[in-house]
Amino acid sequence: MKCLARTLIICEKPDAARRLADALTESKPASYRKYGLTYYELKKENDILTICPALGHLYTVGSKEEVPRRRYPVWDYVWKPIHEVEKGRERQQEWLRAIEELGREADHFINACDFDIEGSLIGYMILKYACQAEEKAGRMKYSTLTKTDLNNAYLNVSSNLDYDIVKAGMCRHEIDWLYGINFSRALTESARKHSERYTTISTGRVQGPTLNFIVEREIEVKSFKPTSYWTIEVTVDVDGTIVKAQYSKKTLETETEANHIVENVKGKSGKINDFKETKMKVSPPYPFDLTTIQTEAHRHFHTSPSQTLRILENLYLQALISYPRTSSQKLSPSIGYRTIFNGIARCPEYKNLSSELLTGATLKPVEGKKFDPAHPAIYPTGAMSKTSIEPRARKFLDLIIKRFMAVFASAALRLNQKASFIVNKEYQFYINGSRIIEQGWFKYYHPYVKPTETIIPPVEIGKEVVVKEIFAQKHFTTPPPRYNPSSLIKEMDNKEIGTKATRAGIIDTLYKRGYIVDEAIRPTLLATKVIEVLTEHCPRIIDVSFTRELEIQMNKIETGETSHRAVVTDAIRQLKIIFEKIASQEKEIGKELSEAIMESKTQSVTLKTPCPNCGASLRIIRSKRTKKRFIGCSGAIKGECRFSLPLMQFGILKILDTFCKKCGFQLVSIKSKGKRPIISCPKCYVEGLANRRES
DNA sequence: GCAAGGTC
Repeated sequence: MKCLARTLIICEKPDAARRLADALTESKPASYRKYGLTYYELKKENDILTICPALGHLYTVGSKEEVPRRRYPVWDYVWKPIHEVEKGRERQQEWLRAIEELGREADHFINACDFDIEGSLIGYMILKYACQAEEKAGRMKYSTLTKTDLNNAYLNVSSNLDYDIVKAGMCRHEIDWLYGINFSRALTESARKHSERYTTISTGRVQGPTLNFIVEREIEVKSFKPTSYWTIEVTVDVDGTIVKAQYSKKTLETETEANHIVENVKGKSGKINDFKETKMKVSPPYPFDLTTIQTEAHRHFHTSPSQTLRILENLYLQALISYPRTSSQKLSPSIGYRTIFNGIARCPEYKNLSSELLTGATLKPVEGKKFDPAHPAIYPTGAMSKTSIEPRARKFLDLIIKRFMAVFASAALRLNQKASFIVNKEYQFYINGSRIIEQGWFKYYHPYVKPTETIIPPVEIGKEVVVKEIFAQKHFTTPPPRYNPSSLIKEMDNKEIGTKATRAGIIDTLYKRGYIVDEAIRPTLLATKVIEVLTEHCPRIIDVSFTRELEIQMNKIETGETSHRAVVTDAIRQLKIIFEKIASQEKEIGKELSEAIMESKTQSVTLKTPCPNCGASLRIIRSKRTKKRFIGCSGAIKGECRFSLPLMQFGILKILDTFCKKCGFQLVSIKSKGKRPIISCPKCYVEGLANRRES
């Protein structure tokens, strides 16, 4: 009997392993479990294939020697199993144990992780260290998890691993580690030595520039000088219908100029001297990549990017949507458009719309430019939920299904109308109308698109229009808006820093570090100081060009123009110079930073409204005796004032930047888990209690 | 108690 060869195929994640196993056999592949890992076995020609998932990275960069976390700078690192470096990685430890055992049985090996740099690296590390079989391994490349693609990929496995890509990936990890760990430790330790209190002050290739966006925006907002301008607001009578009209100059610099126009136009009339109608095609939106759905969900559901990612992951695990961590705006016919539409149609609320699209001649989606080598855009699988979906996830699924339908729909058609008339010989005005003449995709994407219409009465050249009401309106220019988590993630996407899967988490980190506050994001004093220190010592780490340069170096590693070693050695050389200077200025840096931490902490508990009793500042205080929190007067320390106000004891308390309309006292908000924040006035609350007692 | 990257 001929002995069958065994091949171990490593995938990036459980879902990919299952799909690959399904694709490579006509029957259902046998599945087994080992230490919590599910793998598959099937016979293919003269091979037994063992298909086994990783769980993302199972190896990472760690300190070479067991040095205290406080020590810096550190230059010596080594690739280790991730559970040896990070806490809470017991699952990865078990998986590695399982893969090691499976590797012992195998003769051949294939890296079938996602077709991108990280995928090449994840598979390589496992094959090299867990299986000790890097030279016996090949690389399988596929860009969709469909049967055809996966089978083709299996037939075209390369005979070697893609070492150049692996080296580029290792380089990225190592550079990030060297910069991130060393600067974070330098900032943290210098402040700790000064204040003798520990606060994590971190930075890195992505955190740095992201925080800098916020600090720079705040400078723009603070230094903004509003200037005034005027507009002409005018309504006219057309055949008895009153409509708005626009003056040919949208904004006027002076009040004199605006008043002059009003005076010369008031009570007069004009004749339509031009009328144009233009049809405008409004194309459907692109399929969802992660960033786009994160901003779209924020717009419609007010969910933060990280909440959105969490909800999408759940939908994905329930097999209701495709893989959400994608930056692609493209779909592929191989996902089976018709099957998906048939699936969607089983749900009554989508039945009619879905059927309409199915009766069309061809199913061709509109697509965007962004492409992801590993995954297509986010789409609904058309599967029905086996368990009940929570209402919020249900809304997300609705958004994804409707978006999916919309991208296959026809363009909408808008009719824009523009009539012009001149009053008092020289003042030109326009009447603008707009109507939807073909709904197209609007119908499918309702209520996530709300097309507006401006209906105007029929006009023709020569018709008289009478000015009814006209006045000059004063306005002020406004500063650029502060970022919110949604617009910030979009900015990171535009500048191409971080990845689709990490951006939301990095913004969460900036909040956690006490660098940024509020939904309309403002930097704290600490953030400003961190940016100051980094600007002086390493402007590179807060600049997006660091990522660009790193990408160039990585490309050069892939093409063989430079080596992984050369790039890392050069980085260490540069860092050594920087850290010598930092060491000599550690005291000053520590003083600045720890003072900023103190300031931020006091700021967060000090009210802007002074004590109504003595005029000293009011603070949120926690009683040492009762452990309860309340608003107390700072005069209490000297025994001068005993003014106090009670506060709710549970939930996250925040001092708001708004004030009570009734009494002018500063408002506070209490946010309990899973609930909307309650905004209240501490002073009116007490007075309300007093009133109730009286009555 | 540190990065950024992948994944549950």
